[in-house]
Amino acid sequence: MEDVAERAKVSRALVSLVMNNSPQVSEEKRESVLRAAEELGYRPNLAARQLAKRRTQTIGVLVDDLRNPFFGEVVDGIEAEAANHGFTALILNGHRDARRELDAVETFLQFRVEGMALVGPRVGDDDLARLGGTTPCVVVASGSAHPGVDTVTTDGRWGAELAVEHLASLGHTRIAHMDGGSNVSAEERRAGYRSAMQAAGIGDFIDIRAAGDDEADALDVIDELLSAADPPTAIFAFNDLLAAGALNRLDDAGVAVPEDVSLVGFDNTFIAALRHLSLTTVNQPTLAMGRLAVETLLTRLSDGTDEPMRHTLEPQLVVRSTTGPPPMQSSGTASGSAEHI
Amino acid sequence: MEDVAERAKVSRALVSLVMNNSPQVSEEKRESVLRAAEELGYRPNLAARQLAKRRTQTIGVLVDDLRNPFFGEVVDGIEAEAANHGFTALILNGHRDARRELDAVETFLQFRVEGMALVGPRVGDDDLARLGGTTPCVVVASGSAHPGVDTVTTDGRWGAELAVEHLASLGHTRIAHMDGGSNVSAEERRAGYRSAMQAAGIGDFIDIRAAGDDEADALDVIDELLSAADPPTAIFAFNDLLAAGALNRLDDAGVAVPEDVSLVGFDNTFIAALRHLSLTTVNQPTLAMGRLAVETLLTRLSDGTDEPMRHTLEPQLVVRSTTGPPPMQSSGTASGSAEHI
DNA sequence: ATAGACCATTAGAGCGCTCCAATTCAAAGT
DNA sequence: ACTTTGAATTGGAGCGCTCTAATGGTCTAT
Repeated sequence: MEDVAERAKVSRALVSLVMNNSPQVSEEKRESVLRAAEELGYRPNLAARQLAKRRTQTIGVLVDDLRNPFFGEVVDGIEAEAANHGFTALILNGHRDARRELDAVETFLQFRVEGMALVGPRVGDDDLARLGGTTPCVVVASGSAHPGVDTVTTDGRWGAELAVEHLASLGHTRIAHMDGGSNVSAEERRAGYRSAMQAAGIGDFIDIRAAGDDEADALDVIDELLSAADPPTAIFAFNDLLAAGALNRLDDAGVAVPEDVSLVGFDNTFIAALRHLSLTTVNQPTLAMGRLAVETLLTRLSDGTDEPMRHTLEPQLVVRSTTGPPPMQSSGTASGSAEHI
Repeated sequence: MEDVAERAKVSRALVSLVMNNSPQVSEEKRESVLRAAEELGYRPNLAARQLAKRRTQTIGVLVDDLRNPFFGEVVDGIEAEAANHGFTALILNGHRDARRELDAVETFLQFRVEGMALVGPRVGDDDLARLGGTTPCVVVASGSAHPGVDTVTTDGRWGAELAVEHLASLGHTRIAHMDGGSNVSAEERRAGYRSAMQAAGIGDFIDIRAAGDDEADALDVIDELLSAADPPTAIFAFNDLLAAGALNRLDDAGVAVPEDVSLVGFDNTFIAALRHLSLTTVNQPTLAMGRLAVETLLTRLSDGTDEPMRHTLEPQLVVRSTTGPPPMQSSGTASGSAEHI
């Protein structure tokens, strides 16, 4: 910067003004500075700028799992909105592990990010509240109900209800739920499943199995479910990945979907839309969630409210081909008719 | 930091030493500093540290597309290895667009990252070389042959050859290639396709269609292919996503895979492994690529070679159920027999 | 007893920038 | 001619840390 100033025959301060394109610089000087910078390949040092400005214009984005396309979509939304406001999004990966998430948050804090978006975090509510005290922090995930933290969520309870209602209306009674394990969103979806089962008058059949959020997590659970005394005719899975894993295993076992068993996922990732899976699922408006997360953060930054802000978006059932009426009562297992929607 | 020093009754310098856990601090003082820091909730300011240290211990990771699970896997590898060496990985998203990639690189440079890993970049070779001059830079992608830049790649040419040889050995002659468009890896795969076609003595049938690297990019191309005078009996797609899109469209058109048309993808993402797609594809060792990328960067940092380093990994054909022998010569279109592997 | 060696500790300069207050200069007002 | 105004420019302090060289202290060798 020193050099640029010298070369352009101006003071360092003026260079700074040009670099921040302040309006009160004469066209003449501006150009000469820009030229000098160009010639010397000068690039402002972000660390120094941040230090001097006492601002970083950066938000931290903690992603649970980069392999799940759902998160990729949310992050896309966050990045787009952040860029709109001149913010840079710093992406860190939680690797589906609470301890590593905490490390990542620690890194964010050292970076002095102005806000953090935790996308599908696994850290406990207590840690969350503690963090939120220091730096604005928004939890993005369906069905998080964290006290004292801002949240952007798709109504997971409602989403689960949509799924169960759909299955119930097709005539299913034995509907099982493969739940999300330690995933934050798991609880709300579980609750939705429960309430919808009750509402449909089939509360007696409530069957919740601890699974997870990855295809591999589905395998054992499907085996359990199939070998149960009274196997379900429909399964509501925590997310699309889990549902995909279920589909794999059901196929292995020679169980036809949806003829023998109906299956519903969650997230409406592009995987669900693949024709060969054609998974009935519950849509989350990922892009909107991302954008809203950033907006929330910015509001929090300027605003001084204590009230936690909660944005809840509407889920939407997307019916595809993995759901249909249950097999005839008589025929206990495979073979079922093909008359689905 | 001032406050911590005061509280622990030591100098600022000592606090700094403790924070960098220097060995030459007495146990007594170390503890008292740590305690003071804890009590005050002190957290070192990374920007200040970087500025003073003249090092950032950070590498930039530019990802082409966060929705494609392939990239997620590579990034996982990068992050793991970076962490091993005390580096933080800064992830930025290129959004499949060369201009935005350049912006991201600019950001990296301002951050003073010590190295950059460009995962599946789209920027031109000239820009690449220019960047590489400033900051160590490794291109991670299958089949990149960028002059003057370090690369970690899976041999895309070979991978393509494996795919074509497999199809040819099944008896296919009319094998088309849906290529990767502006994706860096496209050219090598194209070349591999060409050479394998020649080698198999079916060079006359070479048919390359510009497609892309996203499911949506497949649609039009499939339509074209199907309505051609002499439609192919096999298609080698640039990547799994494209293949998945192709699968969708073929299904729409009532074309059976692999009975009527065989299909091969690339990347071996988890999508390909889904039982309902069960896509024959070419594996890339993603994790190893990520790790190797970081190693390359670190070598470049310590070493002073001018020679560009090129790591080329072996692709591997993964045969699943989307490939089989071509339909009987006689039956021109749909219906084909079911005798596949 | 004195010099030398060695350890833990500290003062203080400096990293590359921004920003405030101060300065310069030209044009306008009286 | 003089002050007033305002825009363009600059000097310099300071952001929070690290690092070098210097300081004080303790211990061993002579």
